[in-house]
Amino acid sequence: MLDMDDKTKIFKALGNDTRFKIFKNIFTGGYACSIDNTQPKDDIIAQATCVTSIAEHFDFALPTISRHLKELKDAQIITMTKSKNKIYIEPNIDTMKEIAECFGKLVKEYEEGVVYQFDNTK
Amino acid sequence: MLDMDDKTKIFKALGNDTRFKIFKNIFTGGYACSIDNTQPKDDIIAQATCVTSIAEHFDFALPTISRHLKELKDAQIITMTKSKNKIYIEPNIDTMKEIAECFGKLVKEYEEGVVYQFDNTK
DNA sequence: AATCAATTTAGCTTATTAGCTAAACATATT
DNA sequence: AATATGTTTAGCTAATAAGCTAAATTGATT
Repeated sequence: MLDMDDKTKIFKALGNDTRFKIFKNIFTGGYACSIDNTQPKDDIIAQATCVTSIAEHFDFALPTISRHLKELKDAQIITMTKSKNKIYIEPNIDTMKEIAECFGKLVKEYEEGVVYQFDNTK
Repeated sequence: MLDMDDKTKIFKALGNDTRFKIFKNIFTGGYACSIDNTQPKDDIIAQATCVTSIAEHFDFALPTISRHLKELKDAQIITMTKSKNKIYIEPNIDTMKEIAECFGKLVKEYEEGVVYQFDNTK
């Protein structure tokens, strides 16, 4: 269950050009991982990719992309799973589900004229 | 139709503690406007409120809240309508609808294994 | 054990953001 | 016309964020 701070962190993470692009492409499978074909894919979905292969798509230095990915991970937007010396990056669909629900409920209850609690933990 | 820049701006606006609280309360009707009872309510929905009455709920100076509200307005999250010398602030439900759809689609198409275009204008 | 590949950490600079106070502006009321 | 109310603008400071390079770390390969 995401509380208000979690949500703020998620929006902050998505509120940056570079991170939003990374996010978008991870979720849409826009990246290929150069190692996908040579590694067993058990437990790793098709979109799984690694830091270097994402960084290749940007004009920023690798450490910069690494820090952006950390922020997306800390916001629970993606997961990063170490396997050997590479890190598999995957969308965290549970978080997206919860955010989708929040906005969906917000709209629905607004239209019904119900007072909506966007965050009912506070 | 919100493009990628619009979306980034929306997330950036919501990715700040103070603004997220303002947003939440505007959408949930958490503020009362001190002038609601003395002004005709034509064309103004129940949640409509004004800058001063929002600022009263925060420990920040009025100009600070004013600037946050401007940012929410610029991100199309709220509308600000001047009527006499007061400004009526209302949720922009169309924007929320579109964001809700984005996340809803993201989740749905992800689960169906379809490659999802979060932003198909780029 | 030396090297290579993938990633993070440290330390720095520059740009942006969030807060403030004081002053200005706009409209209403007396 | 003077005052009061609601809001924004200007100009400042301090904190945060985004980028960089260089170095460190981890694990795989030779």
